[in-house]
Amino acid sequence: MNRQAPTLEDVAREAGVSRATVSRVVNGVRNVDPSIQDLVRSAIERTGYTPNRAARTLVTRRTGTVALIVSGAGDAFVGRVFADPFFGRVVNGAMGYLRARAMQPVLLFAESEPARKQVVDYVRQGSADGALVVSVRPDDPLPELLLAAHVPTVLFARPARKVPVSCVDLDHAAGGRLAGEHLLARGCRRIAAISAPLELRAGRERLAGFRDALTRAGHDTPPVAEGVFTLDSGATAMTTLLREHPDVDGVFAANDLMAQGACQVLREHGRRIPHDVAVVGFDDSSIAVTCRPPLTTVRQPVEDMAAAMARLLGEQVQGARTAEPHVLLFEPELVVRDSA
Amino acid sequence: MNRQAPTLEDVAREAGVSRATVSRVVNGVRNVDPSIQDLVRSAIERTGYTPNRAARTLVTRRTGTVALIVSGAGDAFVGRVFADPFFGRVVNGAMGYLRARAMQPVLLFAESEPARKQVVDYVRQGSADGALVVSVRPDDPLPELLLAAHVPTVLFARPARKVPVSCVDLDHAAGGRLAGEHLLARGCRRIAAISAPLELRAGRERLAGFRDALTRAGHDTPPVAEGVFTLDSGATAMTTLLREHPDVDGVFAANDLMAQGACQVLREHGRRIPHDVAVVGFDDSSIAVTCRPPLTTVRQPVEDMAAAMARLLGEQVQGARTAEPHVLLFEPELVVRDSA
DNA sequence: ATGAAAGCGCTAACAG
DNA sequence: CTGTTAGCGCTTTCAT
Repeated sequence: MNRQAPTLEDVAREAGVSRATVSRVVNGVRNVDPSIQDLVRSAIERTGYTPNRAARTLVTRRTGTVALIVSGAGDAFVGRVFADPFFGRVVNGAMGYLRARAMQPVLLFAESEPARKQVVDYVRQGSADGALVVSVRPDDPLPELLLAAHVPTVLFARPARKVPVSCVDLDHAAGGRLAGEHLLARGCRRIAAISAPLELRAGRERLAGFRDALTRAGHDTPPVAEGVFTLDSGATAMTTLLREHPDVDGVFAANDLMAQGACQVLREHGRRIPHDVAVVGFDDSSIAVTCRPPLTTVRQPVEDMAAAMARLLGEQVQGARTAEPHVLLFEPELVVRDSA
Repeated sequence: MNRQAPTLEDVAREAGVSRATVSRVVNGVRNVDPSIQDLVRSAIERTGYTPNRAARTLVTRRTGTVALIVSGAGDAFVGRVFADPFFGRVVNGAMGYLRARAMQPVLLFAESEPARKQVVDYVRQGSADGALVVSVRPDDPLPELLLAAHVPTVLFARPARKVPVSCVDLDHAAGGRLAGEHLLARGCRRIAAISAPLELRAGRERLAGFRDALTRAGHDTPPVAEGVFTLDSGATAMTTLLREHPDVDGVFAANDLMAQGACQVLREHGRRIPHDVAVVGFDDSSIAVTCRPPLTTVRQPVEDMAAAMARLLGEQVQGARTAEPHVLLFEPELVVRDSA
């Protein structure tokens, strides 16, 4: 900020009232004479007054902003985030809820050790009232750091270690089962999987559910190649799978981006989708629609989940300190398009 | 923030010194006896002290955070941002510079009218020291709002209206020329373009440069279909082009995402790339690499440009109020891969 | 219904 | 080199 901005004091002088009265008008407190309200309002207009956030925060201990932290690591982590529509849905879902309540969502990236430190400092020094975190690492220390700093926090997905913190999550096993059952119902018999990282609970559970569907139907455990949620890793996994099982006729990929990578490789190897090989993705992100062919996929209601996160956080910020952590579990749903 | 956090006062008492001394140690000011420094540091350790941002900001008039605002509008704007790696590069480039200087970058979205209002309030009330804005609308009112509020601001791309503000930009015409010349050199003779929105200066200039290359070589003005930077719009534009000019043998798309959409449509129409139709994209984002085939494209040094933005902003925040606006122009570069 | 006054936690002169 | 003292701009009792 720049040139000496007008303060409450200036407005008060201009309107011929006290600071307290101006403050009441600004904050919409009742018990102010309507005529004086007008007086003050026009004085605010004339002076171009804007409340100073720091001053207000200092006394109210509220900032009105919520940090939305995307946490992970590795090369080009930020690049990966901006290549997977999944994160856009999280941001959108959370923003919708927060905006309606006049809370400002700010997006932060904890993509490296120093970055994480800066981010933790940011919220811990009171620049945000709380944190919504979506982490793509199994061993992410961020939630515990936040908790230790007494920052109200809600997670997307249950953490690997048991931590007393609220979170929203999906019934991943049910999702994997949906995918497996659909491929079987289509008549696929030589089915493989491109899994998410198995150190991730979501990765393990999606795969477990998928396997469960197959074995329950009397099939062997399927071959699995592990990916890391990126298009590239999906392509690589599919290449491996194809080499070792050229006769594969059905593939379940643990997210849409990897499914797209798989589709690219399959086509390059002359396989028609879904005729020769059926492909099922996971997420139902915008990629599922733009992929060629459009993906049959397991829908994860990400926007709803993110909005729920924001709601949980709001309650935690306002409510009693002793609020029990909540875990909200959402149900996946199969969306059938062309790929399977 | 939560339970009564320890203050400077607490630390001072614990260490048996004055508040001022503790403040000096915390802020790394010299002129403090080493033994006392240790005393203070261990007191900080013991109490778990963290400086209160609001209090500090109130007196220093600095927040140590910079807003990175992505501005635009329309359905699913946030979704679009998270589907085009371009934005990830901007974020990455800016973050690199800021992090190294202990400034916290926070990402904000101005995706609707109310959102823009909230975002402007946020910076204007002093929650950030300045704003870096990347806008995808020709008529975006954000820059002017920010300027009117005396918020130090730097833009990605020159604004449509003439506004006295610093910005970084690309020589788009040179980029278009590069694309045109490459297609010609490959031997393409029936060349078309998928342009960016022509209300955007970047859209007009890329196209103008491209046309220039063709006409200079004695070719007619090429057919053009306009897109809006999305994969879908690229696919639609290609469909139109193919219908009206089935014999097209070269295509220039004004960004990689639209080039990818074009490739999908071309393949579905049985065209081999680059054999039947050569395709040149723009940006050199990660999509250029993951696209099938990998895209020949005009590289825009986005990370460097974003870092330069951050630098310009830094200078503006620190330096004299009267600093002249700077315009930094970057040069594009052709990157040849498989698509052309 | 309005005003006076006391801080919120911190930095920055200014003394010593 | 260290301590004292003013505020930064705002909200919020507490009187009136």
